[in-house]
Amino acid sequence: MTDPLTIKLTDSLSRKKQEFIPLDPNHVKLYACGPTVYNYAHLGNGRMAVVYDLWARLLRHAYPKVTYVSNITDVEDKIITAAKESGQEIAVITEKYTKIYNDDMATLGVGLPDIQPKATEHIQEMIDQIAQLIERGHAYEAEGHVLFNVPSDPSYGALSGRSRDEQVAGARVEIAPYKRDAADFVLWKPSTNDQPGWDSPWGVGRPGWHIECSAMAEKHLGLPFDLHGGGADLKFPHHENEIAQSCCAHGHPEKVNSFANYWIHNGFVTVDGEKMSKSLGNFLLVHDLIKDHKGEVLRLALLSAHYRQPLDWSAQVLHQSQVLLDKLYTKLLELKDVQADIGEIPMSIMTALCDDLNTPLAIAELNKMLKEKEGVELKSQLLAVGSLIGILQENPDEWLVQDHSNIDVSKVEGLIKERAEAKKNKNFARSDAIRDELLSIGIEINDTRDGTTWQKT
RNA sequence: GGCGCGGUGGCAGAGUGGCCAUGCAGGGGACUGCAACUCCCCGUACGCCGGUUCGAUUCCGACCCGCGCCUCCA
Repeated sequence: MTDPLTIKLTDSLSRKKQEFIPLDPNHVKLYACGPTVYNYAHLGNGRMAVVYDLWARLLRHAYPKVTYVSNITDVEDKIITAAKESGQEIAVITEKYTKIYNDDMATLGVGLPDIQPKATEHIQEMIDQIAQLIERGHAYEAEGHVLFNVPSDPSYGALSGRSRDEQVAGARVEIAPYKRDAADFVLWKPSTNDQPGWDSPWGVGRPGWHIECSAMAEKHLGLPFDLHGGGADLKFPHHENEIAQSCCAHGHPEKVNSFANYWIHNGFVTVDGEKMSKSLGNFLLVHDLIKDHKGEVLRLALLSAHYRQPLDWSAQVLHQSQVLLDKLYTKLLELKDVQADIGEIPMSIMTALCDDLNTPLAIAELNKMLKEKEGVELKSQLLAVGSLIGILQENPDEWLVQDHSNIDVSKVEGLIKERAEAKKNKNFARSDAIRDELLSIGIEINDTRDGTTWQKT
């Protein structure tokens, strides 16, 4: 890598696309908020995982060392609810869904982050940070709770563009009486006997949601670090609060990038134009989708829109990804005997990815490349692109092989043989009838110079 | 109400001050006994109204429409 790559990204903090300049070019640090493990991961979780996995891959391509941290939230009130409803221990639930999450993401070609910290293993770090906030006058104890005092942070709202007053005006929930300010949020809350709890200077309790990411990012990456990512919905309040906690804990409330230098946010997945929700019954789980679709098809589909844009999931999106991957694997199969190592990423594709991870453009360039190049050059570049973006990792033979388990192969081949006879005798009426018959049982035939092949439609 | 995002050809989806996105679907052609596969070709898209400009889908302003967040959420 002689020529240093210039990566541009849209920074949510400055609201501008700008050049990424690492704090330390020898060690780039990325943090992305991971899932709360109380259920199967949905497509939105999948998109988040794929997007930041690709950011990590791109950064690794450009810099010698990258540490990518993405957490598992394993203490949260939804988990408590899930435990009560299912009668299972909390740890059983969180371990189960953590494993399923990682397995499902692996199917999407998502590598494990370099570090995957769990909230429950960082309670002490959270307590320490809360204590620091109290010490510096940014947090206070009230009725067993510890709250972050929003008015004590002059920079609060820098990320979301929301002032404290606006937040209060928009509040749709009742304001707890122990809050000094309506905008204050919980750092620590008391636990009853049937809720998970840890000893703390403020009694037995559990952390609020936002503090875990502040504590874990700092522990594993140090402050400040380069990039912090997550879903667009986390911008407020979660990320806003993370900034407040981390900057204030270290006495830099006015320096909003003293926590993370750049912020990146991915857009939502909608399904046929509607937001996924349980009530609409369009809540797509990765765990279900991988039963019917190959992981790479789902991954490519998730990358078919720019990561910051909303992505509308539909049969069409899947179809396009499937068709393209089939084409690519067919090409690789054709080039099976061509000796080629992983080559260079074509400039056009690299440029697209370096421009704020423009995957739709990169895919378009991939299509062009498929047309314009051939032989060793094509194969080596396909392998290079595939290994960077996380596709084409399967054996082409296996990818293209069909599942014939519920087909009467001998019958199909018998008919094809009969058709060949009919064709030889110029009995085209009979041969066409056979073709129609095969089609009616879902078999499509394909005459080639070397005979007739068939496949499921 | 506040904050933010977006409206591109049948669909998906980039991008740009003047020239090609790309893919899927569709149409035409080559090939084929006829098909399929493959290959080639094709469609004058940029929400609406003003403004700046020699020229705007692209810049500026107003308007209309859609979406997200403000409550747990990727």
